[in-house]
Amino acid sequence: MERPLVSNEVTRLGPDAKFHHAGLRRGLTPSTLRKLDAIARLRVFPRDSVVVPQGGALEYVGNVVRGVLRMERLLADGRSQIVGLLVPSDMFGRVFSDRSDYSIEAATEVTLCCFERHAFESLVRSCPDLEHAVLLAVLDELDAAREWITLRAGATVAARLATYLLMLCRRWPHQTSELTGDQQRIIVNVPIARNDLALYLGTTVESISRAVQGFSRDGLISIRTPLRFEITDLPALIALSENEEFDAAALLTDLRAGCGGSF
Amino acid sequence: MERPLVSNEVTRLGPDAKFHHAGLRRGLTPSTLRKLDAIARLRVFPRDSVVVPQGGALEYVGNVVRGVLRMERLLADGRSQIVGLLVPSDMFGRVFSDRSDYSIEAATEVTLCCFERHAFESLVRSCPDLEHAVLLAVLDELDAAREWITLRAGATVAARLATYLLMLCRRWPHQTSELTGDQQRIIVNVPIARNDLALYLGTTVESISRAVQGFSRDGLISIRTPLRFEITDLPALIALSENEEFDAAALLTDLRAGCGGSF
DNA sequence: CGCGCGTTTGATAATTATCAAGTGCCGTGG
DNA sequence: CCACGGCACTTGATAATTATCAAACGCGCG
Repeated sequence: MERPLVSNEVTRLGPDAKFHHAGLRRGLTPSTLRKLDAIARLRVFPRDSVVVPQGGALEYVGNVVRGVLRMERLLADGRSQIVGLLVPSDMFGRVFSDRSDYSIEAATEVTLCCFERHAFESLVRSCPDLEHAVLLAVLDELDAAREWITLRAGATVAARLATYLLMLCRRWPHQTSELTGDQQRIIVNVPIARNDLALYLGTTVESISRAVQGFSRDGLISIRTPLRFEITDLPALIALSENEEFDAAALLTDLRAGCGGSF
Repeated sequence: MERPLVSNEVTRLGPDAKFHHAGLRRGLTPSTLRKLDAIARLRVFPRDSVVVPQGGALEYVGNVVRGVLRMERLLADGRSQIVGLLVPSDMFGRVFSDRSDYSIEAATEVTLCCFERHAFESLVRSCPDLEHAVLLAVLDELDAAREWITLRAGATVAARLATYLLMLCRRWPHQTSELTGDQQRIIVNVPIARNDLALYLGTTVESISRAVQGFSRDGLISIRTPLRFEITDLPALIALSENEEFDAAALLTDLRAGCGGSF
């Protein structure tokens, strides 16, 4: 499904204004910022292109400016699995390591802010404020990994899908979610297609489809387009996710509050 | 199963000599080391005690000296899930965050080297070399999380169990593994009981048991004790794990090579 | 000896993967 | 303008895997 992905909310961000390595820039001194900008290069990758090959040399690190990256691991039997998604402001690649044991690919068309790894690393070593920023970024990544783990905790496909939708709303409210006109309901824009969703949730395309249609039948969601759902019964969705950490009121107020997201 | 856990290889380490915050100490200046030691306190926790409660205040960070910690998340329906295990030299807790969304509990009796979080954080802020060490530690944690993800990639319980056993051998060769007298086969000491193993591999005690017994029937392993297996067909175990990244020869040579582990 | 705990084993039901076919949509090209 | 092919998604039937419930086993310990 090409079109909805390109025009998806997640990718419909302003021209780099806010998310241009926002995750890193925060808290840096002007001097460090200047040095950082000096080695930064914006690059655009088409959908499904490989940014970093699995097991390959890791030449670049950087952060996502626009679009979605998937970290994908290929298994011996040909199956593959998505071990994480990266959205704008997330860092990709790994500092202080020269190999990646998973490949990084473009789940949509992406714009990346790239730094040549060695140049970036020496900058990190010479600028303690940048090192601190990197530490925070890596801690975020760690949280994301733990969140992924939560995702897989769900026993059934339905539970995992519910958790995923709720995670989208909470972690990236203004990139993936909107409110209906009356501000009563949330509309979620799933940033990836069924195929990737299946790999991400550890199941198959068919099971994902059945779960989505099941939600629709049960009145939990209303399918606007295959990647755009209106959540019509938020409490039920939360109950289904088997996760106590979601709060309907908090999700809604977070969205109503202009731009109080996590960035 | 109390006894085997206490006398398990993983917990049978020398008195703090090597693993006393080894992960952090590496590369630190004597000055920083002195400051670090000044705020360090060794504490012992009995099995199943809660070191950090889920959702609770995060007062301490530190690293494991002896024993195994489990990071456990409780779900709304009462089930729980292990999101990671921490073995000697691993850091626990999270710097620069005051809540933990999972609890940290002792999977065996553990000895921890604790730092009061705020004191540790200010030390981190004032010592760039310590910050660098923390960054490396967090990167290791991130790798561990990704490895966990690999663990769950296996479609069947058998595949996940095989992957887990191989991961033990590769990541902590000298804490969990030994060689048979003729140096031909590996003996793995599983650091946790069936119950935790089930939570870790995302299945039930019964399925774990069936998988273990199945391995034994098929000649892949020989069960010495419930937590101590001799791997009798390493290549088959690797094939079963559906993971291309394990290498029988490498695992064996790694173990034969005195102490060339990852520490 | 009996109790508790961890493990094992068995039977059944629920969940999901797999295989197979069908639908709707869009862009291409006659 | 419409037929065609490709792609993403949906739907259906069947088989494999696993969770669940239930009970038994082995073993250390009081």
